[in-house]
Amino acid sequence: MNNINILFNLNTDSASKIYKKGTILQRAGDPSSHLYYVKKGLLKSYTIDKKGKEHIFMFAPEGWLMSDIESQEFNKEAVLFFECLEDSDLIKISKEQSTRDDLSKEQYLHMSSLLLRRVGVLQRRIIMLMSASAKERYEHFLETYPELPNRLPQRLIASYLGITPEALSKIRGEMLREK
Amino acid sequence: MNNINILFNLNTDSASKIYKKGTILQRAGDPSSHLYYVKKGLLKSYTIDKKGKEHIFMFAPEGWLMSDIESQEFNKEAVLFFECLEDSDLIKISKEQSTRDDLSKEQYLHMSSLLLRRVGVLQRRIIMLMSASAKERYEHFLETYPELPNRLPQRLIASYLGITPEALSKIRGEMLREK
DNA sequence: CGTGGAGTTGAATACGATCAACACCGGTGG
DNA sequence: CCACCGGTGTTGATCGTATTCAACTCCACG
Repeated sequence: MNNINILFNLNTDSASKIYKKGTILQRAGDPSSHLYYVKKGLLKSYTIDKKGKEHIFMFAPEGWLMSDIESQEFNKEAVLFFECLEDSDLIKISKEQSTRDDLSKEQYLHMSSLLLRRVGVLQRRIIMLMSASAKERYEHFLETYPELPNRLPQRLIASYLGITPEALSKIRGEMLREK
Repeated sequence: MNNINILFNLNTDSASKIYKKGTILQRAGDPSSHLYYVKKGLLKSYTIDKKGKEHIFMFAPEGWLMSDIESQEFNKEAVLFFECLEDSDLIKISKEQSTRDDLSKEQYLHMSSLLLRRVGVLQRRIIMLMSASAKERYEHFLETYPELPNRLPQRLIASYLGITPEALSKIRGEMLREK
């Protein structure tokens, strides 16, 4: 969080604003995208495939940065939707703030470490998707984000795991019967 | 490539070396890991799951940087294997070179842009794995890496796509019959 | 009360995995 | 030169896991 302030020249309570649960901050296809730093609350980012099905890309609870790197990078339209899952206190960071090249060395250092962490998370996610069964992915999710299941409806967890809500329900039933 | 030289203080023909096809540059479990910049040739990185099955994480042809960010970041053991798929001319970059924090502003700029591109690639990969069928993923692979299929045996492409070689063979058969 | 969204459960289905047999090379060595 | 071999890819039969579709329960909320 301190990193974020340094990175984007924010003072501690600059520019933060409350967004209501259900607010859609960004839609796929929007020309430009912003970054959102989550001071409080919970966001999801997701895509919608050609069959109209939603696939959750990531969750962003307190202290996380929500971004759509692909569109940022190539200066293209957004590919992800952002939506508030709870009333959320967010700092909205403009594209100009995040992509200008006159940052200080310190700011770049923070930027790099932030990106490194993001790459690590994504790498782990890909390995999971390729090598683990739905049940294993769910167990891994519980270990990694122990606080999130209480705050999320199951169908969103299923979407994050890449399975249907029914499949997750059956996995949970099976896990209960096992112990 | 120029970026790489600036980033790691390399002069144009520093430290490059030929590694034979089949050489394993890094094993999962190794304590420390290096980065490899591919001047010529082709590398794969992969994990091996508990059933002994190999899953290809990414390919690195000419101009790409092969890295195991997760282990670099947390200073942990490597989770990925690196292997040469062709005789390859590589620049080996030590962990010290890549993680020290006394880089110049210009170097951080390059580091950030390199990481941004990587995040974009991984983001696309995850969306693919979650929302597309095996056939769609294969078609997307052909579009994205048109030159790689000629240089790779099918079983490695299948592994990258997250399916078995038999499944890929059937998809190809089906696509031939369709046109 | 009703109504609609969330979760559960079951039956039928589909997609890809697994297993096995076989064809097709490209060496290697007799 | 041929016989043999291992690695690669194809094809078919069967199996398993997750999807799809449908019916039902359970609440939270009007």
